[in-house]
Amino acid sequence: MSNMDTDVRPDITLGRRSPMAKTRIVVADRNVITRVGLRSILERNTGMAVVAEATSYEAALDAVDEHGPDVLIIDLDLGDDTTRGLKLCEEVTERYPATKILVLAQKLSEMIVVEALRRGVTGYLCKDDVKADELGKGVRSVQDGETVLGKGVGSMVARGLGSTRGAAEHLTDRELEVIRAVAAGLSNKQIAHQAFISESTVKFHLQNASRKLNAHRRAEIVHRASAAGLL
Amino acid sequence: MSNMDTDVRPDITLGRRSPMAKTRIVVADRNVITRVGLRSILERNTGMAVVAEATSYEAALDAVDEHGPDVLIIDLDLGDDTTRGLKLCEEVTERYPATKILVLAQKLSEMIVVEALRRGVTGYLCKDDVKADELGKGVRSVQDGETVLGKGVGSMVARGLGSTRGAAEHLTDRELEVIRAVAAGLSNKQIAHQAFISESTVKFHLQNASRKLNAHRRAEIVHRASAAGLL
DNA sequence: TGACCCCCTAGCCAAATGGACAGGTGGCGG
DNA sequence: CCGCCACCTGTCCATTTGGCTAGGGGGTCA
Repeated sequence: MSNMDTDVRPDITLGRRSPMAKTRIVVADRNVITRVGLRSILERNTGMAVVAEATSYEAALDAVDEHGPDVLIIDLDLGDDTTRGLKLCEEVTERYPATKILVLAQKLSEMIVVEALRRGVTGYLCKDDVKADELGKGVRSVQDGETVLGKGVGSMVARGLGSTRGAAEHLTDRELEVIRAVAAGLSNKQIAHQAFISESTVKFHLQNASRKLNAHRRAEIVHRASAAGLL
Repeated sequence: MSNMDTDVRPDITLGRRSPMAKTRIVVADRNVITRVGLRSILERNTGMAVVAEATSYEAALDAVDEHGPDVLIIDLDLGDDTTRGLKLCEEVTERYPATKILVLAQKLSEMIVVEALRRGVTGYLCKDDVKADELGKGVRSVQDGETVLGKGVGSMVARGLGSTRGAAEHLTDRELEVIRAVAAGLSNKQIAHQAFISESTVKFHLQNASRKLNAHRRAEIVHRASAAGLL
């Protein structure tokens, strides 16, 4: 069934790139359709081979461990917490600097983009915007060490790195819990009761979350958290 | 005239298809990767053929017009307004009752699910949950007139049809405009100024939107609208 | 041990919001 | 023509919020 995982090619030597060497790619995406589509599109380029697929953060790291690919194509949203995707990028960048990371996001989130680039990601494309031929070109570019930013990503980076300087801190568990309650339409009093804390504390967490997300109203907090895939 | 397209098929009798007849499929999705992946997966089944792909509401309707497929596989979110996807379903159901619709959604939204089923959609799967072999089976099932609901969709329908009885009215342009402004963190005063209306009117629109979305706080409105893909 | 971070709490005040009333206008289709 | 609907406006009041200052307790790590 997963004949894809058995597609290891011992005839390909990695390490140095000769014109003959195939670009070895690992694809990490929870979505089967996307994985199959990516493999199909990428392997139209004769110089590329998808050597493994992963559907979870653990599996992705294992695959990189085992195959030491040239490029890791990943949708950061592999579970319920996008933050783990960012951690994964950090880890891969650190442990396997030769493996370039190309993020393939479902939707654009300024926070995620900026955070990903901070963690050594060298490419960021948006699934809905990317064209078939851009994928192959993108992979080649990141492999060559270039930074590839999809439509609309570039401007985000400019704004993100400029304004939110050094910020983009990530939310704590408690903050996220409160935000989720806010999204459900609860008042501070109700949240306080639900979480067994005082109303003051709820306000405190929301104030901190506001700062971190650069929002000023709870509706905006919910929007940003939602856009970042945190809900 | 259009029923000729279906009645003229002598190889289909009494719901039992001849082994010779291919299931003709139109795929509508803005995402290339998904389209390629779908085609690849579906055509592993020898009895299926993707006869056309579409990336917009207009193109999808045109494709159904031209090919009169057995099944239309569609991601309702083909543009900036999911509502148009619902309209499309309504239109296809009405004009081509022989063409079954299988929705392939990015994320689950109770509102969208319920609305889609009301409009004659016979299948609803979630991209991230569906397995490769379920796709073929799903297509076959909807073609046979069965209703196919993916993981978690069923319970939604039960709740949705039970509670929000007859409701789930759709938001007006103005309401959506106001909601988007709310999501951006603007106050009623700011929104009023931006939209050239009075603060009272902003509150009025929000009250109506609250009722329609079954929310009571602006943060909840934003959350639901966001979950429904309206932002 | 001290620095740092997360978590918790308090009070104050201006502003914003939610919810309810009670209307007026214009377009479109039966 | 009338009804329906989207759209617009107003007032009133209780409640919630945003934003601020000013703390304490407990954990981890250098």
